[in-house]
Amino acid sequence: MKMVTMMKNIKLKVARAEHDLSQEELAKRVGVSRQTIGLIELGKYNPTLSLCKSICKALSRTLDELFWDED
Amino acid sequence: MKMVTMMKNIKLKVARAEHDLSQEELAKRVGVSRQTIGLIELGKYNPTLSLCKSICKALSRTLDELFWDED
DNA sequence: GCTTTTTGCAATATATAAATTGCAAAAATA
DNA sequence: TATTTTTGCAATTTATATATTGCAAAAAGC
Repeated sequence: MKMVTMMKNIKLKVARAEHDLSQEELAKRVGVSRQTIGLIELGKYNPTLSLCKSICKALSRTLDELFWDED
Repeated sequence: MKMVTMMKNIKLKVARAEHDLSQEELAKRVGVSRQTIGLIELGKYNPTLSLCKSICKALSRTLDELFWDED
C-alpha cells in the first residue's frame, strides 16, 4: 500500500483557465473522463505519462511546464 | 483495448549509461523492478508520472529531457 | 434570488501499470 | 572461448489508473 502525498496541480488549473476550458471540455479533448482531470488537479493521483503528454498538447505546454516541480 | 505504439526511449538509455548504471541498479534506486525499467526503455509501456519523476531524479534530468519528444 | 454550469466526492467496475519468477540470448569481461 | 553480467521475453498475479453514474455544493450568469 503506497501512501502518495501529492500536491495540487495549480499550473494545470491555470493553463486550463488560460484556454478557457472547463474540466469537462479538457477531458473530452484529451479523451478521458472529467473525474480524471479533476483528480489530477486536486493532486489525488498519479496519471500515466501518455495522459500527461495528451494534456500538455491540448494546452500547448511541455511536461516540465505542467508536471515538473523544481526539485 | 488501447493499442499503444510507443517509441523506444533512447534518451533514457543514454542517461542511464552516462551514470554507468544497469537497468537493475537503476530499478533498485527508483524502487521498481528491473522489468519495468527495461520495458520503459523498449517503449513497451506507459509509466506513471511519479515513476517518471523518480527516474528523472535518479539520473538528474527533467521530464522534458527524458520523456518529452519535441512535437 | 433563481438557474445553469462547474467542480468535488463516493462507490463500484474495468483496464492496465508494475511485481514476480524463471529462462534464454546477447553483451561484456576475464 | 569460457564465464559473468546484462538485457529481453513470457506467463501469472497484484496494485492502481481510469470509467461510470449519481448527487451535492459551489461558482457563474441571468
